[in-house]
Amino acid sequence: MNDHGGTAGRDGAARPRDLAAMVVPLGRALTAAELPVLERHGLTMWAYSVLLRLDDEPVRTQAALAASIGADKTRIIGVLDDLEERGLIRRVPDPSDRRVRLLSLTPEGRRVRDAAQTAIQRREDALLTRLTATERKALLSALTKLSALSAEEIAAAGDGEGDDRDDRDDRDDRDDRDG
Amino acid sequence: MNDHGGTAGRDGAARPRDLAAMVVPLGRALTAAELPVLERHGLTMWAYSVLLRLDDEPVRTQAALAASIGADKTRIIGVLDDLEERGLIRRVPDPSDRRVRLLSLTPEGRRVRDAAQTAIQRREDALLTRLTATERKALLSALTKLSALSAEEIAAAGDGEGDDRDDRDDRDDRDDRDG
DNA sequence: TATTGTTATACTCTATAACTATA
DNA sequence: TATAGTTATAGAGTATAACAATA
Repeated sequence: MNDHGGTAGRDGAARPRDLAAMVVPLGRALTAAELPVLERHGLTMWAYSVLLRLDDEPVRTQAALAASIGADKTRIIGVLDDLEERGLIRRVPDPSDRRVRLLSLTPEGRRVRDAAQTAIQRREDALLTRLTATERKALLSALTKLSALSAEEIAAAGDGEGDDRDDRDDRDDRDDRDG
Repeated sequence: MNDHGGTAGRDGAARPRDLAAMVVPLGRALTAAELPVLERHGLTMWAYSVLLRLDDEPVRTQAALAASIGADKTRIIGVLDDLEERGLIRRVPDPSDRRVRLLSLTPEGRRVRDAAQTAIQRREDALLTRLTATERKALLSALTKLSALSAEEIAAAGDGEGDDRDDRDDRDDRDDRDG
């Protein structure tokens, strides 16, 4: 497996490229390309993430929202302040536990999310034109599957599969196990 | 196109997820999972990027190397210092222009790169087990194609395709064009 | 005068710790 | 006393600007 074409090393046989070495730069390029689009809609990347997540379904606490979009809970407070001020989200204390803020999208928030996402996806669709229909379908289905996995599941992948550790440099590896 | 399964919004029809919204978190998860592996081999992510790039082929200037791995030229100086001290790369002044440093891998550098990459790819292959053989092949070929595009090509995608700008919020967009 | 590499500085982003209010 | 949210502070990472060597 992993028999895709790759660039040749000096050792004769061509080494396939790492998955991460393709995914990460692609993500960076997509982000850079889409940031100006979001800007036109008055959104930062974090704000857009919040709108996408809340449109999926309302969320009960800010910490849960933050975790689900890969942010720190303190990180998104300013974002939520701004989105609330602009009337794009609702942030109401839960009557049953007034420490908790119930988070949801307003109709205006859904409108903005929809407009931004339409523009984003139009760009992405244009990019996907570079692929064949088969590749496109398989790429999206594969990405859907992989991105459905939790970070923990990805971190654990291959942990049982033989030794991860042979061929390594000699150095103390007493505290090696992933947190 | 872009007709992959997605999570339903509140507007009835299911909205497919953005490409970037799947690629970026996947890249983050892969990075997090692979960092401890690299650490065992005494490499940071930047150091590993450098080794991968130099194994591909030697590079003539540090600025070119930095650009090609998506880093700032000042960013990688410390990385190169370290790799050179450890004998993993060569950094020799070009006799024909002594401002330039010719960068290449030492045999030991190739050994370390190879060991690290083997461990990384073993993990990635285990993860790809979650996909069918067809999905796997198509995913890798699609990623290979997309990651062969320059950031500029990705940024330009869809720029001619109708108006990117309809449905946008009203705000001044005089200086909108991408860098 | 322009360019490569380097160093020093400033800035952005993010996380940590301390605080308020609810429970 | 424990938890949700907030604020203030500190840290990591990165880029910008100034500098030295070479062309």
